Amino acid sequence: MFTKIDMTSDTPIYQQLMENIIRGIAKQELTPGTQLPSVRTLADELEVNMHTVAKAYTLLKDKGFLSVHRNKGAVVNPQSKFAADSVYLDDLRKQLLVYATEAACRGVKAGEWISVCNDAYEELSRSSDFM
Amino acid sequence: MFTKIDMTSDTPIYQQLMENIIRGIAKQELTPGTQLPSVRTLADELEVNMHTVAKAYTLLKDKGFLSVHRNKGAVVNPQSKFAADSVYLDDLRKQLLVYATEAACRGVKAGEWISVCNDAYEELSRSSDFM
Amino acid sequence: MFTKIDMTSDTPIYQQLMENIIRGIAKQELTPGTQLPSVRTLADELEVNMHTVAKAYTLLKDKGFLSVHRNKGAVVNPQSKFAADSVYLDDLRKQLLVYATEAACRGVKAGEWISVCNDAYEELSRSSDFM
Amino acid sequence: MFTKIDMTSDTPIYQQLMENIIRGIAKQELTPGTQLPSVRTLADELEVNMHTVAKAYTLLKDKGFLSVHRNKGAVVNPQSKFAADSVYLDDLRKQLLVYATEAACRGVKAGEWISVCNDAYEELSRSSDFM
DNA sequence: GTGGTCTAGACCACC
DNA sequence: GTGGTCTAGACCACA
Repeated sequence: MFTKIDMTSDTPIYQQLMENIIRGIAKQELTPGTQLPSVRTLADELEVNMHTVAKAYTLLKDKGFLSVHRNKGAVVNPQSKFAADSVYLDDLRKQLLVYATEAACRGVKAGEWISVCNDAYEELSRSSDFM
Repeated sequence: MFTKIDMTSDTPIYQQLMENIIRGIAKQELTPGTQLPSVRTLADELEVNMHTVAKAYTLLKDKGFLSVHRNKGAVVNPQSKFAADSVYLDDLRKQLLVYATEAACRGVKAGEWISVCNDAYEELSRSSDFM
Repeated sequence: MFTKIDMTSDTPIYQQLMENIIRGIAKQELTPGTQLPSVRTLADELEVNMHTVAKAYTLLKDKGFLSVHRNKGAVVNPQSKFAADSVYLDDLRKQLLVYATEAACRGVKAGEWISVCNDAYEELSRSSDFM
Repeated sequence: MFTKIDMTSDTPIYQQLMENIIRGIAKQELTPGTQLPSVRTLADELEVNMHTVAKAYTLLKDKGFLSVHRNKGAVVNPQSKFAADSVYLDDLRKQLLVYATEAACRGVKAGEWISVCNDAYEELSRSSDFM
């Protein structure tokens, strides 16, 4: 777990870490109530700096995915805390628009676009019992 | 045209510029053979640095969208030069996976996901005679 | 009573506990002479550390709300012991200034500000027979 | 300007700095469009660390008070960006409730409470032409 | 030159 | 032992 950090990538480490944790939640490997390793422990394990892990945790807390308990570290929130709302869906659509534009530009038709989107969503559920 | 640069955004200017040009091509406002303004001209118009425009042009050239002729500035390529290939589609799916993961995590079901993807694609064709 | 501790909040537990007890006094659920549970008992009930409860009690003693007798636990003081004096009112005004500043900055006019302050005070008396 | 950092205070430096800047906006010493010193410059001036200033700027950006331009540093937003909304007013009332409770508890009557709140708001406009 | 990211090591509040 | 804050110094992307 948590070992997929690519130090050569140009996406920041704290962001990769966020994506990893979100993936964990999506795949239900991290269920609500699950306690995450302390910033120091995880930092050691991943061989990155403490503050980098702390930043990821803090941002995930701000996004509603985690709660940071005083003395017990970070814990996964119940899904109600970060359920999709209209603001999120709007942002999402806006970001997808960028990709859709380039795709259309390259001659990808509506059907193919949907097909790729569908593939991406389904790839998620592979390699896990996530529904 | 070309005036939608948001200096306060945290997406780099050169990237916003790339997205703008790609949108122009997608909407067929920029057709193959169209000559783009010179680096200097566009930089003046947008009130950004010359190097920023140059960087956008170069990256678009690398992606196959433009040809940069030595003394004639940048010209939009025929679509065959940047038609979607399997490499591109793979990359696309990988990038969409990140968004799909967070969406699923937030309780967005497959149907809603497709719906949002579809909306994004259709938003494209609004406000223009594209497609 | 005493059960409103939010472990995920970023206000320290001992402070939440202090606020709870002060609220109890304000609502006259805790009247002068009332004996509070022992440190150990309350800590067990709230599932927090003994030292945390002790800290809250000590700070409330320093503020004049409680008397801590050696072997009899904590007892609520008569109001004369913690009646508002000019020092307290000065501190209060200074703290409110911070909130007033941000409010004014956000365009909240004097009337609205007073209205919110008034609401806060009145909210207090709801849900109890206080005042 | 910006020199009121109290290194002995137990409120974090970045927070004091935030309050200072908000006060500046409230007093209209910092008007929309005003450019703030760069993180390095301000850090030198205040004799604090660069990152501490950066944190204050980032949080103020998140709150809507500032925009951080790529190459020009932080700029004060137009008030529309951070005008009070119902969410803010709710939070405000909740925070004031804590103070109102202790005040009531100490025997401060509604009239005195409002009077103190009023004083705090008016103190703002003293020592400046802010209305 | 600007902010963003990362590292490293220290101290403190909280529990 | 936990996270939060601060310092210090480095590198990089962006402009």
